[in-house]
Amino acid sequence: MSKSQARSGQRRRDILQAALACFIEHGVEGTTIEMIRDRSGASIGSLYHHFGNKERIASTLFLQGLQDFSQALLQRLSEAGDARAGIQAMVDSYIDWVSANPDWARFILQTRGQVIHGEAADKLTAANREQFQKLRAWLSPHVASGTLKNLPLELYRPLIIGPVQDYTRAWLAGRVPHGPDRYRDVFATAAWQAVGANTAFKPASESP
Amino acid sequence: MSKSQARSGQRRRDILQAALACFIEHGVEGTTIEMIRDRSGASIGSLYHHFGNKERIASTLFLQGLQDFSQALLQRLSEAGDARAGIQAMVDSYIDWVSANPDWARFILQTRGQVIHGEAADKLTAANREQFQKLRAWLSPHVASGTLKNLPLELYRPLIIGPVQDYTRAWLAGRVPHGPDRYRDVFATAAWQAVGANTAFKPASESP
DNA sequence: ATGATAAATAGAATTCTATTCTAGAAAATT
DNA sequence: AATTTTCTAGAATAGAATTCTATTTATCAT
Repeated sequence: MSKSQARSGQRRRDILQAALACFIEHGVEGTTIEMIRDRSGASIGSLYHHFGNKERIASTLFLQGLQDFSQALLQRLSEAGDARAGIQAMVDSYIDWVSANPDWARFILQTRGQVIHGEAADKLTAANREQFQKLRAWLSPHVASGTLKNLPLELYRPLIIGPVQDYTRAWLAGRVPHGPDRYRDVFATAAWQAVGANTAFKPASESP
Repeated sequence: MSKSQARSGQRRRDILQAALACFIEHGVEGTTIEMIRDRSGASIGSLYHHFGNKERIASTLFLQGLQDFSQALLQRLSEAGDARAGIQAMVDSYIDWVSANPDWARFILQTRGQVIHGEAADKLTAANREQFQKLRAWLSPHVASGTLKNLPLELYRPLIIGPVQDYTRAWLAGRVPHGPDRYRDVFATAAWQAVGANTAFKPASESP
């Protein structure tokens, strides 16, 4: 189970890579098994041996992407010194990951709707839940210490990631020319304004 | 079957409604023409007479939804007095529309990825562009007058709608219990902080 | 090493769906 | 009323996903 895994693992990876390229180009519905077969060099039998059906190829790509990103995020988060750095780390992780894996990111952002209905829906739910727990674990102390606002937990993610995600979606769809990289600070600052307990009690410059 | 139905386009509407229900329940890929036929009471021939193929049923629902929302948004925006009210109107429009049409909203948020690859991609692009122009028209004077920050145009939408959209997605997917309605002010305030040319601090009540 | 067992590959055969086709009914138009 | 157009219908077809059976390749126990 050691050497064969490397071998079969290669075919598996070839299939996934070919499938991703097809999915990006034609969408999941628009790509046929035949296209994936052509591009990967695998046979029908091999395709079905490894994945069982087309949907499972897609959901594997999807979940692996989520996990890959999630790992990068949590890594950076754990290295962040204070709350402000943590917020910056979240925004940066997002930007760095999508910049490094634009196709994969495009696929994930475009395919969530299909995964939700498929067999892998439960796995997606589990992955979401896990990430939520870990995020919560990071947030809690900062909320307790008063460096982050005390908001309902489900609001942090939207407030922190919402803008950069929406922008990224537009970028990956070709609607805007510049990558999110260019606006790192705008997104991080907005996120911090939204969830940080801004002690910044600015003295009134123009007092009445 | 009744007779005056055809005249009124009732059959068409029945098909769309049945299709939406199926799409929500099983996803677009997961619903068969047969399911839509069953649920709508139309025949195969009738289905294809009205829409040509399954994808066009989906894209019709999608584009009509976008337009319906867009209209509501622009209406409210035109009624907004100042910049702050406009931002609030955008957030409120979003929240009100998805709250009033949760299934439709769910469908749109989940199906964008598929429409992008389909025949209606151009129409989607056109709709996006049109909405962008109108938004720009509203923003410009406020930017010029200094009540809104002067940011690259493509940033306003993500900063204003990003958080509420991400939250809404989570709500429609059943990941959070409360509708976005509950957090209107959080989202509107965050949006305003992000794009408004804020003065030093914000008092609890406004004074002229 | 060697036969036994499992994993992987292959492509033909089958099944399941979307779509097309032909025909007829209902409405609109003349 | 005749004719043209729109709509409805379901059988026939085409195309793609999936299953099946056979074969090859690797792993393991002896």
